[in-house]
Amino acid sequence: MEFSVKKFRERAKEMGLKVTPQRIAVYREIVSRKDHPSAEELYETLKGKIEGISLTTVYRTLSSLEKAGFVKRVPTLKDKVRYDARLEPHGHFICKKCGKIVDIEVTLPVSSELLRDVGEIKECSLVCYGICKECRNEKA
Amino acid sequence: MEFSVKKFRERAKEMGLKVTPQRIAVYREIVSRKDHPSAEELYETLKGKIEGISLTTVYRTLSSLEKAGFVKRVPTLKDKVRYDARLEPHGHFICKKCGKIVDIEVTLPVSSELLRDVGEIKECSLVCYGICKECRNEKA
DNA sequence: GTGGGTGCAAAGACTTTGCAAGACG
DNA sequence: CGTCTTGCAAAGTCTTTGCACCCAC
Repeated sequence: MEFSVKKFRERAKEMGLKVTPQRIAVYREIVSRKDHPSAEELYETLKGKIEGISLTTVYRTLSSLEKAGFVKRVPTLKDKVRYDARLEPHGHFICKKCGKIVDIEVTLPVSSELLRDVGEIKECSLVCYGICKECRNEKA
Repeated sequence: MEFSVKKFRERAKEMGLKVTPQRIAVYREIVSRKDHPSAEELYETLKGKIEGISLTTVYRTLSSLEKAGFVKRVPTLKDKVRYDARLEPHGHFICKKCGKIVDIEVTLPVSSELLRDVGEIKECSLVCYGICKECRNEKA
């Protein structure tokens, strides 16, 4: 995915979000990674590169980015909260052994009247669990 | 869903799981409820009815039931871990406002060769987020 | 300049674990 | 009877919050 500071500034302005080096760094990192990092993982990556970044700021930044619609949470069975910068509906495969989460390209069976019965659907995603190729090979 | 102590005893025996009043009570409760209770919620319900039940036991029981294949975790955006006694693949709708989780009957677009690329799929579920009817009416 | 953002430390929510006592098979 | 389970309390993990200082606008 592409990251542009200019676009980030524009969208942030629309949402009334101040642009700080920390916010740019966190968002840029999520966008550029294909995995779906948690706050802790983002902090570990950024603490060397960015002068002023704390774990607290990462948590607060993620919360702001989520409220402003820049990122979404990824459904998991638990552990920590993970974030995704891809906003279009898509699926995730979660390895039960190593915890890795990779995207799956599927068209979701949503928007039937069945769903309308339930309430107003804002987002949908398919979640699959199993053992990834790497972990399966390891076992053998 | 139906609950039978006899069947529970049989399956538990197969899995090498001892049958205790606490385990019967926790499993019976999950099976009989249509929501997808967390450990805390189960404990709150059971502590009045069952003599010897602690929150710790509920946690440990859920872990045992999960390992033995009696229940599954429900994918969520976070909060606490929730459990489901329905084992067949199905979808969930999660209300972002009140946190309620209800089942959705859908056929999932799984088992394409697309998924096989990723690894071995054990389970799949569709997760939808939004605002449930009750919460939407409340707002109005 | 001023309101929002940041860092640190402390608190909070949820879950797991150690150990002694008790129950299932 | 031996082994697995329970309960209590304590520890552990992930996340949020209070407060003083600082920066983007």
